[in-house]
Amino acid sequence: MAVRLADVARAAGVSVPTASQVMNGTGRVADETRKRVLDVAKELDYRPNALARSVALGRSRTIGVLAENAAGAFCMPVLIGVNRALSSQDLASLLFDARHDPATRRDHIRHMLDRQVDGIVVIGEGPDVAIAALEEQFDGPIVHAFGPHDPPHAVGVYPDEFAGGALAARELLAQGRKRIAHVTAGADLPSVREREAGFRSALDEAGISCEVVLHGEFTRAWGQASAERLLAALPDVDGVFAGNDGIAVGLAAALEARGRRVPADVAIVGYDNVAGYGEDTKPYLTSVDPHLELVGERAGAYLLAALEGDEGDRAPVAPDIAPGASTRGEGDDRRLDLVEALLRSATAPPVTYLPPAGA
Amino acid sequence: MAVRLADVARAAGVSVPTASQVMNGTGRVADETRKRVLDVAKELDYRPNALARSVALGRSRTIGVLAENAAGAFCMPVLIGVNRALSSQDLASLLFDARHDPATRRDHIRHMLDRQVDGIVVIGEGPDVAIAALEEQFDGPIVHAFGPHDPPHAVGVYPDEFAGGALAARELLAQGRKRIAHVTAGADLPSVREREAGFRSALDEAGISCEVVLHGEFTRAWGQASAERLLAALPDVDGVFAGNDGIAVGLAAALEARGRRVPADVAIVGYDNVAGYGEDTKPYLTSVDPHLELVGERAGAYLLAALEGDEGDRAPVAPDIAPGASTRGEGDDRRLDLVEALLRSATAPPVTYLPPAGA
DNA sequence: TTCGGGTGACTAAGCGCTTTGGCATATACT
DNA sequence: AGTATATGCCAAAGCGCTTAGTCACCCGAA
Repeated sequence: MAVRLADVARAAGVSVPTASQVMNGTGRVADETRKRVLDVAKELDYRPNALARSVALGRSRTIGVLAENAAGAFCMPVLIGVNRALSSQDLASLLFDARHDPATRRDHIRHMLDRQVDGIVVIGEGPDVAIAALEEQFDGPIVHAFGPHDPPHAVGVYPDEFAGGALAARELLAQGRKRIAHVTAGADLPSVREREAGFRSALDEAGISCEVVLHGEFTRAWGQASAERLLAALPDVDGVFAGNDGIAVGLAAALEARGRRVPADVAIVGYDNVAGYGEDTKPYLTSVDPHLELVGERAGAYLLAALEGDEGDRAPVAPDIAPGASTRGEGDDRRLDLVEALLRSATAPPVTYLPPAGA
Repeated sequence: MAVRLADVARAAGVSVPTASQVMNGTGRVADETRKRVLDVAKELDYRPNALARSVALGRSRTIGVLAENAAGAFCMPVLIGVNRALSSQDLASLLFDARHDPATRRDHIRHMLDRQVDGIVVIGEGPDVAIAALEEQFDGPIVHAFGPHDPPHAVGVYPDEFAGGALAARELLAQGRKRIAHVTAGADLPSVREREAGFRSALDEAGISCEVVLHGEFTRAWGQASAERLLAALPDVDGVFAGNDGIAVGLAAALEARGRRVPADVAIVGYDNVAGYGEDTKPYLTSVDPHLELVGERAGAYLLAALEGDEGDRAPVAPDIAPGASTRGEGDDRRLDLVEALLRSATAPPVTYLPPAGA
């Protein structure tokens, strides 16, 4: 039913190996013959059998994507980026979702290896032991997208958290804020430490210090709860860098509830820009956008390079600031406007990621 | 390096075909021999070469997933469901993102076919012509998840929009609402018509009619804009079924801005339950949850059945109601509480989908 | 004792492609 | 004319697995 290479060869009056060499551009083939074979191939709409090719070559032209938790907000953009990079080279990706479950993860890793993937992208902060185990079994390239900054074995591709923290600082400084705090998650997380370091560094350059840092977790609940402590520690706070958007929103609500206006009294910068994508032309929250699609694309590109034996680009991905009303609002005190703005960013199509500029 | 079937056969003192038959449970093999081969296989940790197997069998044990727009909020849950169904049978999926672009879609379809996928899942409301074209080139099973209700060729698996509309109606009725309206997108969309039909049908049963229906688009902007018209047409409206969560939130904000309290004065039900997942224990918006992961799982299961030659389950996926404050709130008028509640559901980790009950 | 039937394994062939090595023919040179 | 060198193509072998067909053997029945 499907057209085989043998069909092309026969129709072109050559042997199968010759046709194969033409298709791959290898071997010595007369120009005239080459052209004839190519013409016939096009004529018959020959499509090589990728599976058989893989077996002969020992390469499947497939890479495995192991997501620690595909349902998380950070997986899809990375995945899209990876796929974009791969599709340029006719590679494809198999997605496996570990769902934070060690047994599932183990099964999926086995499955990936059975399918002879040429490379692996790990998305998410899976336990390092899992990666180490993977590395032992798999001898192809492994890229840990978005994972620990210094993976024990695999190569990491991740957003530049330090630069992101610095961006947040500069945003607050640009609005003239001087009494500055940072509300974030636990300092055991590398990303938390990096963001804080970048934040402090940029503030230092301006001769301003971060007076209060509160560590909790990446939830709205913690953002809300932190307000009380924040105001106790720094009553005249006028700028806050929140460790992620959830904290930012929880904090904004709690501050509003306590009579502080955002941004008039307190400017707030979030992180991840998770709600700001898509159709929204007037987002509430100013947020650092880590460009996760780019992280994915870079991870894919790195893998492609590694498969060619080259050394890929390992530079962290530079973030951007996504401006919103929480730092650049008009500062009027009409609460209803705030409610509207908040509502407007409330149920953004959650993962409608913008294509990268120029796409 | 890797263990081949030949290695197992040699170690077990049998020929390769015999070992193959043991592995597949086919042919006639003495129990004693069978056990010996299996023992050796386990001993050597034999992993069959899936690629070679695929070539010999003519089946790749891979299915292609063609997403019309992977970045959309509806893709990931479906994808996760599909993968869950597939992984139970050691199938895997290749993801391709058409990004609404016909050329990209065409390339991806070619690529999928070249890779000999055994079946295809289409996610999203891609143009029917594309599906028709696909069907012409591909003779395996095709499931159109979440697409048109009556695909021209492929089999459709989709959420039960009619039932969803009915659920919304019953939620409003249960709260004693009587002056009821529906704000939704354009009636050219099948899902819009279905939801409306289900909504009206359930209202009719209770002897109540839907007095106003406003058609626009699935955006917060339309939700906001619709408030004016809604109040003009039905000043004493006390219950609204919004076509999706975006409309619901925009409408809620606009109503609040005009002095109507939600839910005290007007109860609002959304659709998609896009923000209600995850950690939030006290969501703002009551919303119909279409259970998209289940749609995906059903699509995957249907494909599995089709590959076995069976007829799969084609019943639409039943939705649920996800209760929130917008219909069941305490109804006090402390605006700050509302702000907090809204904020709390404002930037939920956008696509943290709950695993289905029992998982 | 011989023949039929069942059992358990094997040999051979095939899937569609790639790579290696060798053999003609054509060209260049002494 | 005779040898070296290039050139273009193909036959053979291999990838790892599966399926079809074959054959030797042992049993019980005649």
